[in-house]
Amino acid sequence: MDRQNSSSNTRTKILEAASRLFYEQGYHLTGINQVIAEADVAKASFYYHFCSKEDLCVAYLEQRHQDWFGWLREEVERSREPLERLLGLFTFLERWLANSDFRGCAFLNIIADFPSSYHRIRQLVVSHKDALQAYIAQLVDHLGCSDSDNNLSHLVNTIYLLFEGTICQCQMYRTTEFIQDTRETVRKLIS
Amino acid sequence: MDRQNSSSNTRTKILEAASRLFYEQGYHLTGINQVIAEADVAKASFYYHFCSKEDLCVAYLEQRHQDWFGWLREEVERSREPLERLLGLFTFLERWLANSDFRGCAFLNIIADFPSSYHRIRQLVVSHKDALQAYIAQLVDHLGCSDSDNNLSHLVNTIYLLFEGTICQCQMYRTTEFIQDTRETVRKLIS
DNA sequence: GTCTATATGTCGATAGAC
DNA sequence: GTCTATCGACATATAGAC
Repeated sequence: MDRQNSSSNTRTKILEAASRLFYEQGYHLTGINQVIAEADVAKASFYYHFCSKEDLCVAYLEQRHQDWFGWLREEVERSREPLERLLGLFTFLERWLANSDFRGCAFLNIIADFPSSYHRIRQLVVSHKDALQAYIAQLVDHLGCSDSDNNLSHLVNTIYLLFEGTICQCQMYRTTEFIQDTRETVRKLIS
Repeated sequence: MDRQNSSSNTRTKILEAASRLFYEQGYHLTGINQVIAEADVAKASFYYHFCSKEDLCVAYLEQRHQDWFGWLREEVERSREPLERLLGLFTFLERWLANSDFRGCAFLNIIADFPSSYHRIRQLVVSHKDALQAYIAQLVDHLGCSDSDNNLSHLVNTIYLLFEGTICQCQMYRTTEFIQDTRETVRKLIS
């Protein structure tokens, strides 16, 4: 246990610095030199724990997926009422986007930073968004609507698109003021 | 006239190469060396026409704005029927995204490539999206709905979010198969 | 496992010839 | 206006001491 904590301390410092920098500045603008400087480790220590910069990027996205879903669930599941939970998606966006300086979605951002041919990176992004859609579908299911399955899957897709669109909108305009209206739009869609 | 064409030929070649590369690969992954190689000009010729790489980026976004809106209007205004025009927004997305190898929106992508502090770049993106929302508002106005102004502006915003969300979705999943359903969702929103 | 020092390449940008 | 040659800085990655 002690040995594990000790040996992973450097790795953790690197991953934390990289996560912050990749998210705030983008992948290609962030150099390895800056990562190791802010993590306060030596360059060779970095290459001991990660075999390349792209490898670090994969680790960053995997951890980000876990962290972000934790934040999302924490906000949504504050309420036990199904409708409030669904609308909680947008309350989450308000808090998360404002608290992250409107840098938007780490996964959408990373897609823009690589050409389409980087399949390994894009697969991680797709998995993340699959999970998001599945989570929205679960929230919609719990509403107990009497609509047909077909209508429900349309509804899930619509809410998902509004969710993604909101992230982009807030990232560009650097404000969350639009979200109130969007939450009301979703409320109307359901009834 | 001849002199102008001749003197701007190099500039045009550079801008065309840069537009393609910035869009396909992202800004930071694309080096000046690659741009001048594919434009088949000398490096000093590049710095004669543009004072920096960032300056080239601005020229790229300004031309892209003109080009893209031209494509959008051309598709939307094929019909003279107001509802068909509005739905034409999504027909446009189907064709454009598939024809551009699902690289998505040049403006959303460039935002991801720069830290939030690059105000000059972000302002160009905001102007572009303002214009898009104004165009959607115009299409919605022409429907001649009897709704209140407040409801209409909510509708414009909802369609805009669905539009942006669709771009992101198609970029990630590299398919336009979701768009048919989204167009039907918009049709229902109006009636 | 972590360090310093270094290898090798490419970056954005410039000087000066023509 | 376009060219070749080159600058200094920084990129990713590695070697070898401790």
